[in-house]
Amino acid sequence: MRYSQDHKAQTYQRIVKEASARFRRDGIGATGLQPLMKALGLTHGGFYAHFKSKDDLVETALRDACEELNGLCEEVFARQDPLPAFIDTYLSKSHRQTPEHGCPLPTMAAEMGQRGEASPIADETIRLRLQMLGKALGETEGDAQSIVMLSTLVGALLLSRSVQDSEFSDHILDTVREHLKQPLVKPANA
Amino acid sequence: MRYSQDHKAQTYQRIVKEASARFRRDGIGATGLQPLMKALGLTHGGFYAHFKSKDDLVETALRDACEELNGLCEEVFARQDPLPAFIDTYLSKSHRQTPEHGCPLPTMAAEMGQRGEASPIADETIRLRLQMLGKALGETEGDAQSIVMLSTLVGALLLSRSVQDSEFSDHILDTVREHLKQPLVKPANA
DNA sequence: TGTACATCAGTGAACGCGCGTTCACTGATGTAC
DNA sequence: TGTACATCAGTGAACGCGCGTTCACTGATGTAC
Repeated sequence: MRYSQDHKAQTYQRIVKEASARFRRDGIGATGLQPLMKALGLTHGGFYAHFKSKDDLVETALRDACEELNGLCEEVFARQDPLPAFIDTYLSKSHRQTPEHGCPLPTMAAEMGQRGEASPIADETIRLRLQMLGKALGETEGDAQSIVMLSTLVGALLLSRSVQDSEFSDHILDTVREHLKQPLVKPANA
Repeated sequence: MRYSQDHKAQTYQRIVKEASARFRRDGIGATGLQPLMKALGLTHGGFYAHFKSKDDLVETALRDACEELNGLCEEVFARQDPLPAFIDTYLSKSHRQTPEHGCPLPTMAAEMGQRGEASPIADETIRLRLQMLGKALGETEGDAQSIVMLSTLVGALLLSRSVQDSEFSDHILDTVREHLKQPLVKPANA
């Protein structure tokens, strides 16, 4: 059946959005194309009218997730003092509980590293994040502070998600959040 | 064929060791029992003479990986000033390149979080790590410093492994390593 | 404006494959006599 | 010590299942006349 002019583009976007959410929630390997299409009320065969392969979708969905997040972040980074707000958002219980609408790095970084050589998608995602953080931190020389902060944010969210004990999970988030919101001043020496 | 008395125990250990390596390198979902057994010169059917299920093996292998690492760490933590040595080891290129002999958290934490409720294996792994770090940091009150440090270590290793550009990957490791080795003194205020 | 035709997004059965798991079987060993 | 038997770690075919992918087909729509 042929549909109205932009129907294909709409379906394409629906697939990308659903995939982007599922990849971030369940990971790439654990996300099947059949269930994904079914969730959209479509059959799996139609997938290949839109994408060359699952890998093609992964690439597209990750890029889309990145852009979506940049959109959300711009709002935060437009404020007077963006850093505490960003940290609060990143290490919030809401971000922990809804990975499908959050940063792809905690769930997907491990799988991204094991993908084929030709895909610098992790590099792009990380570099973009560092740029944003660098600006928020007022970093003029190098990117040391933003690299350390991104590592800490990603690690803390990952750990808090992996833990079963919800009090322990909260404790991890709370502790790291409070630590990162302290002013970043380097001591001369101990 | 029936083998010598401790033959079964030896095979059991061989399976655990191989699984512990593969889970840490490839993740749980991407590790098949058939290839695993084949790599040990065994057929896959024999697996169920040793384990109730794949989940059973996962539990056992993770616990084994933890103990193995604690053994390695004890050596490091017996030194005079253990913390810099631990940081150097954790954020070394060797640790980045050989996940199969390293910390399970960067590769497996995401998958551990998605496993059934009854498995507090991630909690145990993390608590144990924090205890060790707490001692090395000379932490007397609370565990804030060790939680932040563990988050940063895990995040940095994860990011450095996910990245394709090897210079960028080195840069992440080097930056975080140098940052963490600075004396941990909290500034009064900015 | 009305009709015939071409398009192609989506359908759904089928492909080979590897997964975790089961199971009847084998045969070298330890044990009992 | 020698023989008959029980054990059970390991074998390998088979189970149903879901995966990514292919493909002949459908039929509502846009287009051409």
